[in-house]
Amino acid sequence: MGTTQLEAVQEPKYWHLKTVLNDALDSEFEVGEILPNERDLAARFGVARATLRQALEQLELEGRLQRRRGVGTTVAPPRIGVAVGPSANVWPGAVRDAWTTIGCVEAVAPAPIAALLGTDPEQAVHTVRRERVTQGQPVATELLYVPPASVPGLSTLLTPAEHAPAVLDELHSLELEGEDRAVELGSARAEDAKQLDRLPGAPVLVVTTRYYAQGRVAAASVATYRADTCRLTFGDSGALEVMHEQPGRRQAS
Amino acid sequence: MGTTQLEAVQEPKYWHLKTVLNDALDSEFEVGEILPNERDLAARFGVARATLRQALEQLELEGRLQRRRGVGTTVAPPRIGVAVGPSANVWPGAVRDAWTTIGCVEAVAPAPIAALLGTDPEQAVHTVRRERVTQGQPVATELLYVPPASVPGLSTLLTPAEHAPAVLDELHSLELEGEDRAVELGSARAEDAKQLDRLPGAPVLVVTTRYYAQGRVAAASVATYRADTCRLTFGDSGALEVMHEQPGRRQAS
DNA sequence: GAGTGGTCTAGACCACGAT
DNA sequence: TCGTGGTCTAGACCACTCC
Repeated sequence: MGTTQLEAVQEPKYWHLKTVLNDALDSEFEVGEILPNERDLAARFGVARATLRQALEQLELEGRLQRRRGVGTTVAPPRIGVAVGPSANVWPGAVRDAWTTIGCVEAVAPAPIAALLGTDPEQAVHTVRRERVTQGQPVATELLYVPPASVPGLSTLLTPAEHAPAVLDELHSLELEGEDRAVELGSARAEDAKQLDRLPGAPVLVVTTRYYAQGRVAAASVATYRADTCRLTFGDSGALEVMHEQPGRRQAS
Repeated sequence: MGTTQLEAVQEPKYWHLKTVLNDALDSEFEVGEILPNERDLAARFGVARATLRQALEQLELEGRLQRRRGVGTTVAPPRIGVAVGPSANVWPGAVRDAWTTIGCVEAVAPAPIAALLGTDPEQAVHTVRRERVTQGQPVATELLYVPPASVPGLSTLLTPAEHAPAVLDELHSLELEGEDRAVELGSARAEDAKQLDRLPGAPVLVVTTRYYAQGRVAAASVATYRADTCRLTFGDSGALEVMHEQPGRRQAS
């Protein structure tokens, strides 16, 4: 008797810890505020550091926290709503597009991409790399695959700088008949992680899009969004972007 | 000289391990096949069990593996494509719907839901719980929130069994004007986890939908999909569902 | 150089499923 | 009862950022 805290904890420690921290974030911290370091927190809650980290990892996954090596753990702002589609069928790279073109190479696509395009796996395709920046920070990277058959008028003499714009321009001359999309969870490859300012393996939302023209798949893109900071929106009436402010969240000074 | 394997491993062990295992899964295992247990695998690769587990966790996140306590680790089948929308604007619960209704209660909705609906946070709303089963296994659970104002003709005398069908019926009498969707990463609450046959905290894709009628939000739903086994598809021309078979994957006997 | 989060180890015990 | 994955510990060292 007198043992106030026994209560047969079927619940794992890290899970309980997570809810405690989550509540504390709502009531005692402001967005951008920096938390005590992991060793202190672990000591304060009387658990091993690994256990505390399990709770922090979950909270980061849910977009509540942001951790950076050498810096610390901060309270994350609400997730950014990024419009993915279908905001009118429009070719990638059209004006008023949210993306920035980085470059383009002609290379053999990975096997799954060839299957997506319905092309020969040995066939070289134009591969445009793009980046999406919202509110000052990179939220997604994309690889857009365009088979040569979709851009028949493309000049064969192009400098690297001219390559990407020329491919997109040619693509825009086709009539876009429709698009297809799929969203799934993935983990960032080393290359994407670097571009997104995350560690390799960070959770990402992978959006695969197929663009149809002339009765076939004219292009396909694989876009990789930061899962911790982004909420993908698909809207008839895209008002969902401004919602989701949570009660009790204040902005740090 | 002779040191074939030094090469300054900036790469974390678990990351390297993950790629090795991933390749092995492609070449040496069949879907459904059971892997050696974690202790054996760790010993075989000369790492601590925790390190091995880090690699396995990532592979599970990517849908390559399936782990079950008391059973073992098996090679996962390719992700299931589940159509989310917009496959014609249609009310939830309409015929030929992929969902099964489980029950309905009238309760005060959580604050973020009230914000989504634009209703008073204290206002009780009809809350329909549904479940989505594909290919024999549960892939999603949903809570559908319907404010009383959207179902004015609803009878006040309903048995629990009549409640959900009545709410959906009333809803269908409205003209659906549009819908809004958002997808983000989350972790399964204890309740959802149980229904999805996962552990609490398992990664899930949360799909938030708002249904518009009479110029306002007439209903909202929060659907929770298993992120490990599902690929959400959004299609004009929903052919993407049958794709994505990966090379080198065979079916276990 | 000091302080942070990231990786890794070698153990222990627990909860669950199958037998 | 046994074997599995899940949780937890108490350390150690590394990579990075900032001062």
